[in-house]
Amino acid sequence: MPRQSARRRNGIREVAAAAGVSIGTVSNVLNCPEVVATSTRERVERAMRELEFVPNGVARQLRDGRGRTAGAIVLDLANPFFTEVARGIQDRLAQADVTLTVCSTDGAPDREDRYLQVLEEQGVRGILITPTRMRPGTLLDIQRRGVPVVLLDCPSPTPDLCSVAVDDTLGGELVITHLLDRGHRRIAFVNGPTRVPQCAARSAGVRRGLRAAGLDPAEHLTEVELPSATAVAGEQAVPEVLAGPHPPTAIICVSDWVALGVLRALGRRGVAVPGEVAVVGYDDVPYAAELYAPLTSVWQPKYELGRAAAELLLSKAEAGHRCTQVTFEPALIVRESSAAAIA
Amino acid sequence: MPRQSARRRNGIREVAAAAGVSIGTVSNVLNCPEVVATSTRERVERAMRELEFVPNGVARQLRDGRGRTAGAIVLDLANPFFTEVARGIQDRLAQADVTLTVCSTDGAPDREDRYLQVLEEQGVRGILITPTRMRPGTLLDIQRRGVPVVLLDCPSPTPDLCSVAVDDTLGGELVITHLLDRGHRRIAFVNGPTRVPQCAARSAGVRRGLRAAGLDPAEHLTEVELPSATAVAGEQAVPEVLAGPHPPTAIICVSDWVALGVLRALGRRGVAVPGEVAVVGYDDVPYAAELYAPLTSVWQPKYELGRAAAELLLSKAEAGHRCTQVTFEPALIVRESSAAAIA
DNA sequence: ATGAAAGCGCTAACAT
DNA sequence: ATGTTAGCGCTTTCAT
Repeated sequence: MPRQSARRRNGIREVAAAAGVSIGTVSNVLNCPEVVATSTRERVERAMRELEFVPNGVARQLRDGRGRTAGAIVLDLANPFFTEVARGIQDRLAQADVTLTVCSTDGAPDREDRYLQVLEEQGVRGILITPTRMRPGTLLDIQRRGVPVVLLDCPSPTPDLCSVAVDDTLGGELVITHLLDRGHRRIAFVNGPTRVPQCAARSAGVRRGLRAAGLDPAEHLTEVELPSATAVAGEQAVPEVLAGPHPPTAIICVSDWVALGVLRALGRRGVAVPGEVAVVGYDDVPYAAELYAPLTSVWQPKYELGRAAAELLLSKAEAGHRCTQVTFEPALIVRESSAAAIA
Repeated sequence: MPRQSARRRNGIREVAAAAGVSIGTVSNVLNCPEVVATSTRERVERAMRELEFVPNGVARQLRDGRGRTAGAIVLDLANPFFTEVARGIQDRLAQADVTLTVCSTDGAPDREDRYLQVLEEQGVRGILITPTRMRPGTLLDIQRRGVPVVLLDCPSPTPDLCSVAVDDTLGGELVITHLLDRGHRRIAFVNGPTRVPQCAARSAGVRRGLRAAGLDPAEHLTEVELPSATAVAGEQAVPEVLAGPHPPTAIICVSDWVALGVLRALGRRGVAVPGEVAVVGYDDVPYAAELYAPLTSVWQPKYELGRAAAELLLSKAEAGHRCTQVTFEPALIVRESSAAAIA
């Protein structure tokens, strides 16, 4: 057992020497074994085992350019929504033997920029991104330089970018229409940064639904903008939401993740849901139905969203320039947190 | 609109030519700008901008060996527990400008092996791993070849591996002791694969607690082993758990993630929690307190666990061989799902 | 079937 | 202060 802690890793060079062949032959054993004579091949393979040879993926990538890693830039990996999307991505990529580097921006544009830069430098196979703002310039630049970019959970504002999205405007409209149906007329919307495309689209959908019902958003809707769409932020927003002489009878949350925080704060203050206030979330995360107030929410095909995005990334890396925009449909799932009609 | 899709990326070579300097100078501008004359530097920087120069991280890594990516191999990224751990890791790594590649094994040893191989080939800066089984051999090999390995949420069975863990045996004991206190004597344990260290340790703790109370585990405990510790698996296990002439009065779940599935199935079958059966989880995930049956659970310092692991990884990569084993203490949080004593 | 040699883009030592 | 050059480990022609 050779004690060799700090020894440099063995490369094909050492393997070649040990097997008494040239490095070219070792390379062939690695990449096209069928072209090497059986006896030679076995000798080389034995040498590899003995020297604990581990191929250097970095050198390989430098040679032929193609990375074996893709990057995903999301808003918040701790949000159960993204977590499920990430599983969809991972599973599809794994089939192509590609691993996934995940980065959370928390909605901050400067962190987004830094991650984009790092990933491009790292030579990733492609980038999946839920952007923190609508500014495709940087993304188009990156793509022009040869790194496929796919917008994740966000419709592309240009035909030159692939995207996989769910119709958020429709989702917002489904929610508000449901609440209006149930008689609500003073409604709060706890939103994330409106700079973030999803947040903007859901807000737009809510307003569209209001106007479609002949109601003035300015009169019936109060929107609160969180610094980032997290449970903690949602929790902290509740006092503000409930303040004033005419508190809302319903609260729409931009995500179930935010809704969780809202429900927590509501519970702590002893505000009954849905008795005193109705609550609606968005995403239909796994625990939505098991909460003390089973949460009305907008379902989205999360896992499929991830798979589809990975699919596009992979096919784009292969085939070249085809740009596809995929859109899924959301669906409202009514549960007790908002089921009852009010006076 | 320059149509130049497939153009090769510009490297320091092109920049040098455009700025009329040598590639060495360009490299200096990149790595020690202060050594370059101001006017030259500005000329080079302008050329970089004009040519949209993006440094090639792969080439750089090949040169000096150090990767800018770390790998984390976890059981299931969709489990909210890991998700929070992952955020802790990411945040610490980001300070050192290192990104994180996340891999989910779903508890399958063969997937673990493949990911280990891929990460090592990729030249990662280090590997954080929640192993699917207790077999440190492979990990020690990898570490000997120069890649730091840190066990994540798992105590090291050898002094040669760094680890960050929470005392799972104690956690299991806290849970069972609490239930015995409340009068429970027929208890089910819905566990994950016992091959997985955490699952084994929690089970051991439960049994230890039973024996400490002078009770025979064989008589009072029924353990069900899930193929993997997920909500769906937990949901499917409920019929089996409830079968037989003497169903349990309490169900311990190996994680809140599993508990969620169990609660869902229980709710669907109309079994009241905690009325007919008490339920205890493990991890104290964010939604635990807001469930329809606020869930008794074992709290763990998830985010800190991740940070500490990343810290070790980073310091090991720098300093060399110091091996540290960090252990955190769990804490039982009693909520309604198991608060009441039974007849 | 196998070997020799030219880079991939960059850094760092050394030379000027 | 700037230029020159030798690799990092591998794949891939092109010879033999």
